[in-house]
Amino acid sequence: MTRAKIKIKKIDNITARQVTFSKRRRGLFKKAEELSVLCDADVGLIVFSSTGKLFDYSSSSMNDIITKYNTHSPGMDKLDRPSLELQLETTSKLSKEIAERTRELSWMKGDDLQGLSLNELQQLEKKLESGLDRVIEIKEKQMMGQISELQKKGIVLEEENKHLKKKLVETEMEAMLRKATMRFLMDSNMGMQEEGVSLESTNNVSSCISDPPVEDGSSDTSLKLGLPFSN
Amino acid sequence: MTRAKIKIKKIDNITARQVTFSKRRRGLFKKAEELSVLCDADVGLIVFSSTGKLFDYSSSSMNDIITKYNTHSPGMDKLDRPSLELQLETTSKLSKEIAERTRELSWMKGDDLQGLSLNELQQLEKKLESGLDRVIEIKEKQMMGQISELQKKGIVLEEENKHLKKKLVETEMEAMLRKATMRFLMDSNMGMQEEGVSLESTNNVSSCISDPPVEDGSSDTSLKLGLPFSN
DNA sequence: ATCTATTGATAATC
DNA sequence: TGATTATCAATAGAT
Repeated sequence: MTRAKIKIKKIDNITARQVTFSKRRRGLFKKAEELSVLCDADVGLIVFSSTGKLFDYSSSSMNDIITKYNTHSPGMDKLDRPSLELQLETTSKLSKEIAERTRELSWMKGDDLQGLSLNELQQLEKKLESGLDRVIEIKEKQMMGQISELQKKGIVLEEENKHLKKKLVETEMEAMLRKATMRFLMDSNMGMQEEGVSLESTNNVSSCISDPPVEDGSSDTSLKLGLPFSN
Repeated sequence: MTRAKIKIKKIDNITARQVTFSKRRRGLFKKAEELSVLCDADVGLIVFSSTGKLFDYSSSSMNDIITKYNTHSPGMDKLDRPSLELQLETTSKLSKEIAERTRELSWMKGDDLQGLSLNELQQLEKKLESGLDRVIEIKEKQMMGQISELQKKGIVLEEENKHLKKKLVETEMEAMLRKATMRFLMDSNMGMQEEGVSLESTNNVSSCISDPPVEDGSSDTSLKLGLPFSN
């Protein structure tokens, strides 16, 4: 290269990449031809640009080169087309393998057992038994896993339930307490006007844990301060 | 080039040609790769030396490139390609099928079950159970067959045995009878000369079934006529 | 193989 | 694209 050494990595700038592609492609093709001429080599070169355009060069016939390539790369070549034969051979081998496995699968499913010897049947039975044992083992492990998971979830849910129930009771209690207190205060107010206090309602307050101190002196100001316990 | 400009024509000197081939081939392949990397191009390069040796480079897969080349190529060249591609496709399909069956076989043997769902495990278990049942069924049928066959053979053999025993007894009887007859005849002869018969020796006839006739001085003809019941 | 004088290829720029 | 040019890369010939 020239002017500057460059790193061999994809050129980001699209225009620059296209320019370089054109230049280098021409250079590459030229060298390909030179090699084929100078050294009596058979050269085939195929290039697809990043945009999908095709450029190719071949010193003889591209088809011949490709055919020779296919002939050459797998294994031995006869004269005509060994690659095709090789493929056919491969195919037949694979087909045989499939047939084998299919047969074994049939056997394991209990089909086509007529031709088997007693010995083969014994072995098959043993294989099936061990397979079945393994399957059952794994299955039960999974079941146990699911069960314990569900149990854990159940415990969590029960806990949550308990908690919610408790909260519900507390909330109800507070509602009752608030009502009772209100009634009591209302009664106190009434008493101021009517001279008469009934203390029955006080008995309803069975659990006044967080009760604020009951101001008895009863000025309006203190009443307002005592009410806010809806927390 | 260097040191001297050269004409692009076949190099006559074989050694020089081979040297140049090595050098330029490496250069060409390097440039091919550089082009593919720098310009994001798909490049396939096939080179046969004059001695027939194959050298190739492809930025991706040579098969893909050749396939794409044939697709782009205007003229049809279905000489070798279609069947080969088809073969490759077939091969991959077959391989997949093999993989599938191998997996199923593994499962039935109880291997690699970790990824299966509980449902799949249930089905597998069912399959194995039914397979096992069938195998056992067939096996027992075969066993029963063998047993009855053996029983039949046994009966036949016993029959034969009985027959043979019977024959043996008969044969012994005949032997005894023959001996006794012989002795009687001999005694008759002796009596003519010596006047006296001892019957003691008759007791010795325990093991003289196939004894050859004891040729005595007496009339050979009559003896031979009396013998023939060894059939 | 290795070296090196030279030519060839090409990156940057216009 | 095309032309120019300063550099770097490739390599012919020799060892």
